[in-house]
Amino acid sequence: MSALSTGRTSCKAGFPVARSAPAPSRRKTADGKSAAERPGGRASSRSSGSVTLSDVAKLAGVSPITVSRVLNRPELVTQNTIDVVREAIARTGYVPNLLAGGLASKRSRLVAAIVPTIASSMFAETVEALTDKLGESGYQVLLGLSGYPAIREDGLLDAILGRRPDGILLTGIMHSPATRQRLLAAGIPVVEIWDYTPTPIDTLVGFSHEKAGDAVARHLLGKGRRRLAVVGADDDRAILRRNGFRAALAGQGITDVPAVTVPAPGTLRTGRDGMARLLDGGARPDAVFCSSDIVAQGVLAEAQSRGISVPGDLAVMGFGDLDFAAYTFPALSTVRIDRRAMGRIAAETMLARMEDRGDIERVIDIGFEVIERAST
Amino acid sequence: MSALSTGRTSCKAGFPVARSAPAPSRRKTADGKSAAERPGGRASSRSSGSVTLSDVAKLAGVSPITVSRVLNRPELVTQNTIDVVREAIARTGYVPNLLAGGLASKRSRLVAAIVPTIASSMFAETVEALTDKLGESGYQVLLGLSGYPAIREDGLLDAILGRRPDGILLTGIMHSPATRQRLLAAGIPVVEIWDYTPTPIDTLVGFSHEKAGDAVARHLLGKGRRRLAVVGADDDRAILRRNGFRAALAGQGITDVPAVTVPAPGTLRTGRDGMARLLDGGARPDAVFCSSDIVAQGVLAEAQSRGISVPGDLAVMGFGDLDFAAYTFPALSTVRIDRRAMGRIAAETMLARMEDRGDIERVIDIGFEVIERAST
DNA sequence: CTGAAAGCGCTAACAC
DNA sequence: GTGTTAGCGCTTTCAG
Repeated sequence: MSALSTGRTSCKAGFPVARSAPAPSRRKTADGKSAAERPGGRASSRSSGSVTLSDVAKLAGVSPITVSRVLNRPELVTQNTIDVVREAIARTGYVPNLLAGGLASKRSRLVAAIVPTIASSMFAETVEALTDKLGESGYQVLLGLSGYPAIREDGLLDAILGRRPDGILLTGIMHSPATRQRLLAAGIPVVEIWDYTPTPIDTLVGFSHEKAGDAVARHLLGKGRRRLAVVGADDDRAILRRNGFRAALAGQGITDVPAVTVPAPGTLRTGRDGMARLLDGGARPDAVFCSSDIVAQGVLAEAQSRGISVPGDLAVMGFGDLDFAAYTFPALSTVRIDRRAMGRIAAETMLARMEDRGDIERVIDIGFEVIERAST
Repeated sequence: MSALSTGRTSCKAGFPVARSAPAPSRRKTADGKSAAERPGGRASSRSSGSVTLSDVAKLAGVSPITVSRVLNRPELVTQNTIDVVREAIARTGYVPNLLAGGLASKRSRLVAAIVPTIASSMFAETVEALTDKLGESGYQVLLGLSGYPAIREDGLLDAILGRRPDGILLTGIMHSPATRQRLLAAGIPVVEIWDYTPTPIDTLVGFSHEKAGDAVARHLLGKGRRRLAVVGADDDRAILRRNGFRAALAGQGITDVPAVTVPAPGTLRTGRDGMARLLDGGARPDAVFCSSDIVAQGVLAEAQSRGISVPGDLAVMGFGDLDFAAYTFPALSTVRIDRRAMGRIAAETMLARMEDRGDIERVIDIGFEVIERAST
């Protein structure tokens, strides 16, 4: 049913590893120890767990609060005290308990990020940029995967809110009333990304999908294309793009825009199948707007298998400008989004809100670019 | 300098949005409210934050511990009490504070996952599967990105250990002595993934990269290839694969195996450049083993641009079996890893360890498959 | 610049 | 079945 298959060298096994004659390794963690000695082992809770602030304080001959200050506000402490305490920290291998710290200070230094998926680099790069940027300021990211559609969002949100994050990042602007309500009640900064509205819950870093659809329509019209069609996933933002696309075409008197919808997230296969359905339905487009580069590749594959010349007979427009697509498909035009910038700016916005700075742009449109590759 | 560029419709702007004449929307969150009313606003700390267990208890007319039991061990409570308490929870919109809970119970219900990156779907899918699976049992994932090379691992680890995760997942088996030490000291389950050793720190779910390299070598030899070469990234696991590859060839008397190394993570561009370097260096391989599908595509591109027929004159072997590659490059063979299974099994292993079950396989080899597509 | 006391919100252990 | 008493490990506030 496809171009794959054939020779495969399989190699599966569960290694019981009840080995008792260890390799001549000098590794301390090599065998020969009982389960109780391993991490997490039942009997491993000797000394009732980890070193505390008081332990360090005792060793350093100061009070616990001084140790706390050395860690969090060293400018309030003498250099000498700092040295002594640092020494004690190093000796004991003390790792501050952020749960306790967060509870006492009401600042968890945790930021939650809810995205549909990280399996495609679409959102993953944004999350990665966010994580990097927030990490520089001592924040960590709690990952929430809402799926397509964001059916799990409400449940996820409760689980996440329970950690008392200092901020929360959401993908998109469509949230259930319950979600909005809880978010408002939580009283923490909210950054919505990957979408646009002048009235976000709190702040927004994204771009308009309608505008993107509109821009693509104009672009294709400008290239002389007139028989436009759509192969798109049924996710909220893809639908917005399609709407913008259609609206722009309608403005030019083009109202017959065949469209097929595939389940989100779109894949090569569904893209290809979608194109097949489009063509089998009698459509003879000279341009197809796809909801992602991946879907576009499927469309491309189907077109090629039917002997349709791309971009000669057919322009294919993707979305996302995924890395691999750029090199590999000179025939594929696309819409470029600076996904890392979105994450970075979202982080900056979140930091500004968390530190309660005043100079905050509540809505930042990072824009997009329509990239034409068909002509090269 | 490539096949990209040309026509771009840019659309960038920062929308200041100091708008005061809101659209005729009925959204409660629309404009017209002061900063203090927004989430996270300075003056927003009315009622000193969120509802607590005691608030709920008061409303329900029971003691705090009873509310706690309803939430965590309902089997110890009368159905009637449960109903009353649930009602009070719903009325108040209570969200349990997991920081406090974690501190008191010494169970954070947090699992940390440290991977080099999630920008490629390589690790992202594993993390996603892990997140899904752990989520079913009420655990959340704290994401740590260690980068290439894992230079940030030690610092990251401290930040992460401070959250007192109930378990930790690490990519690879090569860790600094400090890392190993801290991990052992933490006394929590550790699952190492994406690699293989019979003596993991605690448990392991992965596969042998040497074996993979070995299998690829045998596969290519079996196809009649004799002039083998490598284009690989300088990451630990790619190097292991290369070593396994070379060792297998050496066993067959093939010792001249030209190899070029590119920085990790490999990209299309570096792959292509690497292939160029390989060829410019005088190598005339009839098969190239690449460290990833992405790199392999770059190699493919360079080969094609030089008029080398693939797979006729040259076999190209990737690694990872990324989705898009399967459809798009019938000439590209690869090594398939079930990344989601790895994440799922890692989650199961971790859960088993956290719940201290006895029947645990400490080392699970999930294997791989060499996929031949060149002949189709 | 340093410390003592109190308490963040929850759960473990033991009573009743 | 339910409540009481402590205390998790830290930071806040106020003294000195």
